[in-house]
This record gives sequence, C-alpha cells and structure tokens, in this order.
Amino acid sequence: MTYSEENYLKVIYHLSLNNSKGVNTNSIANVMESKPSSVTDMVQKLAEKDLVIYKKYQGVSLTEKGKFTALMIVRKHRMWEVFLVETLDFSWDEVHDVAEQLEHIKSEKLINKLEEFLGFPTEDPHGDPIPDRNGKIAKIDKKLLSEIGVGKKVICVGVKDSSPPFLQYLDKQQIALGSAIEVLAKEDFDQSLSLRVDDKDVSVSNKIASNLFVKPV
Amino acid sequence: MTYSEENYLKVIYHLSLNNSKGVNTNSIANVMESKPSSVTDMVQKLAEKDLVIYKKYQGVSLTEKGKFTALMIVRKHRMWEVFLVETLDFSWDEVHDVAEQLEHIKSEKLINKLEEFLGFPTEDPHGDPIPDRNGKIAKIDKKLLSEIGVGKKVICVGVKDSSPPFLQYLDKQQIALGSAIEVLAKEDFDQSLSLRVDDKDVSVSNKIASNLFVKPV
DNA sequence: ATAAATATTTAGCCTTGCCTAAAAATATCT
DNA sequence: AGATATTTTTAGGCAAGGCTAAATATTTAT
Repeated sequence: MTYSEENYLKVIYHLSLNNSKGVNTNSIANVMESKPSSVTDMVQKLAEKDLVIYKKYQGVSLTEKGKFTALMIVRKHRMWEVFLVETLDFSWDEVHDVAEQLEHIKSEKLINKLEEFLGFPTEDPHGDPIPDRNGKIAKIDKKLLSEIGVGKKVICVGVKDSSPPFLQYLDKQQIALGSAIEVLAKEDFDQSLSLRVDDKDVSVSNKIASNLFVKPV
Repeated sequence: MTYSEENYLKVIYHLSLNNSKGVNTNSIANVMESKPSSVTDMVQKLAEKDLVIYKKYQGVSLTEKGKFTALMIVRKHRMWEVFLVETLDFSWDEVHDVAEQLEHIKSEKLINKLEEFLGFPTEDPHGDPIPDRNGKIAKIDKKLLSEIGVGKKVICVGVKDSSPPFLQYLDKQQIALGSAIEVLAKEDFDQSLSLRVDDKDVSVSNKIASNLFVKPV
C-alpha cells in the first residue's frame, strides 16, 4: 500500500460519509488538489486491488477491505493528533499537517502501544471519534449548535470545520471542547446567536454556529 | 527533499564515518540494497542540489549542507528510538524499522517538542549519540570491549552492531547498557573473554567483544 | 607495462503517479 | 426530444527512481 493509495482511500472514505451514493471523480480531485484524469487512473488501480468498487461514469465506493484500510488510517491520524496535543503540547490548530504524515507510518504495534500510552482515547482534539483496532467507531450523540433552540443548555463537543482560522477564532472567544453553552437569543435577521459560554457572553454568527457540535447537557 | 534523497544522504553520512576518502558507488548500493547504476543517477542529482560533492569515478562526499541534512535525519531516527523504548516500552531490538519511517517526518517543531518531552536525551537505546538541533554531537569516550586488558573494570555504553540477533543475544546474557563488566581472563587461542557482568560470570567470543562499546569505570 | 579483474558510468527501458488535450458519456435545459 | 453543458474517461507524455546490459575507467596482478 503506497502513501498515495492510502490518501485516496482516506479521501473516498470521508466523501462517502456525506454522499450515500458513489463518490464522483471530480470531488475526489478537488479534495486531493489533483485532476479528474489522475483520479480515474488511481481508482482503476484501487479497483484491481479490491479496495474500491468502480464502474465507469458511476462513481466509486469502498469495499469492506478498502473501508477497513481507510479506518485504520483515520485511526492513526486521530491518535497522533491526541499525542501531539496531550503529550507534546501542540495546540489544536497545529496538528493536522503533522498528523497527515504520521498517519502513514506502518506498524500495528506502534499505534496500539501509543493508544495504550494515551489511555485509549475515543476522540481526537477536534471531537472526532477514533476508530478502535477493529475499525469500530463509538457513535457520538451530537448536534450542530445552529439547530439548538433558545433557552437550551449544551456542551461543546466538537468542530465540523477544523481549519486553523476557525480554531483560532474559537480560542479567541474562549470556546473549547467541554465549554458549557447556553443559547440566550437567536436573531431572526441573520440567525446569529447570543450565547453564554461558561461565564462569558458571546455573540456568534450562524456560520460559526453551523460548525460547532454540541450535546444536550 | 524526497524520502529517497534523505536515505541516500543518511547512508553516505554513515559510510563517511569510516572511509576518510570519498564513499564509493558500490558500497552505497550494497547498503541500500540497490544497484550501482541507480546510485550514480541519484548521486548526480544530489550533486546538482549541492548536497554532495561528486566527481566521476572518484566517489562521493557530503557538503556542509548535505552533512547537516544527514545529521538532522540521524537526530530524528535516534530521538524516535528513545521515544519508542522509553515511552512506549519497545525493546531495543524492535525499534529500528519503525524509526526508519519516523525519521522522514518533516516538522522541526515536532522533533524539538519530542526532545523536550524526553528530557533532552544525548544517546539512543543502543548508545549512539543524538545530534542536537544544531547538528552537534557529544563525543562519547568509548572503546571496544575486545581492546580492554585483563583485570580492568568497565561499563557497557553501546553496541557497534545493532541487529536484532545480536541485541537478543545480549538480552539473553543479561548484558545491557550500564552493566558493570570486569574482564577476568582472555583466552589466547580464540581471544574469547571471561567476564563478570554485574554479578554473573559470562564467557563471550571475540566477535561479541568486538561489537560492544565500553568506557573505563 | 600490459593483461585481467573490478568498479563505475551510460544507454535504454520500466513503473508510479501525475499532467494536458481530446473524445465520449451523462446530465441539464428549453 | 434535441441541443448544450458538464463530467468522466482515454490517449499520450513527463519526472522520479529504479533496473539490466553494454561501454568505459581504474585497479590489480603478472
């Protein structure tokens, strides 16, 4: 399994979570910052190795084998993110690029020992679930903050967008995983929210609220 | 800098330590398990990038830039070995292959944070020195056990050969870094040694003694 | 000093993973 | 339904990094 094949499987996995149908060539190319023709090439190779199911013009989907492989890459990525934040004191907006590299290290023993050292974490620093060694993912009960009614109290449990600018914005507003959030008011005009976060009052746009996962308290 | 280029620089660095002259094509090919013609190709590319000095038929040597790059790879390799043994409980004969992968992770911040977490180690689990972030190596005063006279007391500080079979042999004989060794006798016939290791009496062949580094107590 | 042996380089080819441009299939719009 | 737009695939090519076989230097041995 090459570095490149692993990246394709990972991207196809992530795109499959939204699209219930086959993932199309174009969207893979967009995410990978490559060209549709390159995607066609690689997808045909992956199909020959029984990692994806592919019919011309019909999009791609993962086989069981392909899905498991993708899950093990996601597992490694998220586990390393925990390590970087918990053990090496990286901030949550700095870990992605390094984890993109570390996720390709091949050693089952390494990832399992790391998991043990970290105390069997079930979520990464952005609140995304970490697959266990069998590929099982603990389902997390979460909603978008934008869907929460006025007066409700919730706890912040994850981010949908984990780009550095968004994470840095949250840092600035002192919104973190675990923060207690109460929805004080919702503005009809632009769906912006007035919140009480821990002890502070904060106002956030609908776009922010649509990228924050929360769970009922 | 590609994965492959990094491996060439590392191999050239290690071979330079013995040969004071230029490193020859053949020996690089042997270590890399590739062919001399492939080495010629790559060495020409490295020369164009000012990482090595190369004249046809005259062997290769590292430039300052190439040497620093190689030292940073050695630094990462040995630092990760410490992490694997100290933090994740790998044994010293298991770490090499994983460290070969980890040494290519590109992030200065990562290696420096890791160094801090590990308490600024100066040697890896085999007693080899870890270059600091400027490429400086603490010189370690060490001799081969085979050169130590009868009656002398020394401490085991490193291994010359760090292949799993040799390391496992040492484990079996309970010889580890830090072990106190007294040379009780040397056999004229085959240069084998009678040792007292910590509290146990052990006999080792000259081949073993020629692969163990010790320092005077 | 020259012949034989060894080491190194060159030439030409292969695979991987990517690209552009052109062709073909599918989707959309009126 | 038919024309147009979009998406996808095919064809042909390129760079990296490797290979074998043949040519060329260098070293060693007589």
